[in-house]
Amino acid sequence: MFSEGLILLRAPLDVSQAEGSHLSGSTLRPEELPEIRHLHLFRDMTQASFEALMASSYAQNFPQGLDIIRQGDPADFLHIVVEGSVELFAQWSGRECTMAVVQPVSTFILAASIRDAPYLMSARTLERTRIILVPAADLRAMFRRDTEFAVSVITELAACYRSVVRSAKSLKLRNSRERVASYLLRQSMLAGGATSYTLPVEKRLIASYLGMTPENLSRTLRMLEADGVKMDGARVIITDREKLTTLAQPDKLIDGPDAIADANGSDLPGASG
Amino acid sequence: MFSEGLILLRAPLDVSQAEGSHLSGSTLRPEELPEIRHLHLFRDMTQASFEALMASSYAQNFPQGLDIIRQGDPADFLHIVVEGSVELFAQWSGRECTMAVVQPVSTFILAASIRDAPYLMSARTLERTRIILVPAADLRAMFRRDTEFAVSVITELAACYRSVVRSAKSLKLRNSRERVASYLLRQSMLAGGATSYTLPVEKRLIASYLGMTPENLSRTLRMLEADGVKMDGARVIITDREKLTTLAQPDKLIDGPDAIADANGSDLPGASG
DNA sequence: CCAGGACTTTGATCTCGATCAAATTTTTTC
DNA sequence: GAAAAAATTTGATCGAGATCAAAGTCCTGG
Repeated sequence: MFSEGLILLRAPLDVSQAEGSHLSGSTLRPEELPEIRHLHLFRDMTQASFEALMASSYAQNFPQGLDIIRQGDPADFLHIVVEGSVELFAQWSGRECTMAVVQPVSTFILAASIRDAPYLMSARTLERTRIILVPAADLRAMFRRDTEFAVSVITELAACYRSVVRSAKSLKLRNSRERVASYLLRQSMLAGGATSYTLPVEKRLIASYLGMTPENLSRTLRMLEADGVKMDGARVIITDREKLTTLAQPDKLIDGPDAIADANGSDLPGASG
Repeated sequence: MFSEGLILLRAPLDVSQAEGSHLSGSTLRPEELPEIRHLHLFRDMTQASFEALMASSYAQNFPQGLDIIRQGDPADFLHIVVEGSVELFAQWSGRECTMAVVQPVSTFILAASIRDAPYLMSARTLERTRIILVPAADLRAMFRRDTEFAVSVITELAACYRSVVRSAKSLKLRNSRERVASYLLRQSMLAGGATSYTLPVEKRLIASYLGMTPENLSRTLRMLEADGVKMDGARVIITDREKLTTLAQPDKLIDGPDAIADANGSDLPGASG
């Protein structure tokens, strides 16, 4: 269950770990600035503030399967995924579990970088991934100077907090069948209420995120064929939404719609750090 | 397991539910202002801001066992417990679980009141409890005017977020024996590293917080006698700290010291809302 | 296009923790 | 201070989900 052979990386600054022949701690591409600017976190700050923040930031490209953050390390940067995807996971006593998967364009480990505290979660790339690194010190200086940015940070952190609480509620109040069923419905909603869609990440990650083993997820998905879902590989086909809904009992206070709106770019929500 | 006969209370404003012959939506006592002022959240704001916020706030006294917040209701107030204690719990499909117990002096449901969103958790008094209600609208107006307060809110929310993440990590990575053992050690640290201390809340609440049944907690505590803890009612006696530590494998990134410093007044940490 | 590795599925078995039931202790109430 | 209610403990049993093992499938890199 635990991937071994971890390539250790003290801090993202350690450019030697990044890929490519060109030195990868590089400047941002002009086309990615607007995407970042559109994030809730950066949307309301002044243009000057935004530009200042971006000026002190830089991009890095990482190959697949690279550990980019090790839990316990000092949080020196806010991370923004602009390409690829990142798994946030927690480790303890030789065990590990997936806490979230972050997809473009969204930020992660905001909380740690704001508190100038050690990361609580580790992170690894799931594919070739490009990340913007915003120095935590600049971030902290900025929300003291730009009130609208401070408000955005407050709003974002509150949303992240609520997202983890939702996730904790689901873990504590639902059994695994119910968690799977409601996860499938939630993803359907994210896909615009689609009756058929493809799982956004590997099943092993979904299993770990939902607090179960891959074997158990596999069996549960099979069992759910009696309750209105059919799987075809990574494809989900909802054959009887009403039946599935009866089983999952989706709850606004656990499954959204807030949770969906909040989880901007995060498949397994709650990526504040 | 589920307390029935809930007295429903739409909002804390509904004074009719509060106790006492004197109308309980009353002004604050002078002696409680300094205690509130000392909270991290209010420590750094200007005196003027603090006074303005307190001027629009009011106190209410609740009897034991009263539901003061129902999850899903609009979050109109930040709550501050100044006397007694409050259980935060979550409900779904007829089940419920304890998310935190808040004790004086500390705030709860900060996140919900800031987002102007529905409460994700319910709250009930565990004893006779006095609560200060700070209107959420005033709160939101205030951090736009007082930068230091905004910074405090940011810092507080980040701490709350991290606190829930810690709790989620513990739930997902540890089995129940490990959760109990590390809980006991954490409480010992909160008691200044004491070898003997009294559990701060009832065992059924600890059980629910730790994601297990009271029966299982009882049995686990009994089993732990072989691992360096002895129980005498609600009294914990650590007979072999080393042995217990070996079992619990306490981790800075789950059990503190941050987690302890953060959980100011909250026995089962993570009381942002 | 083939080989190797990772992911997924299926089957068999086991175990941790839940559930049910009842006794006992503690706390509250009248 | 006795009766009642709540909390805790203990015992017996059950079952959801984990673990172990192996086969099958998908993906990837040479």
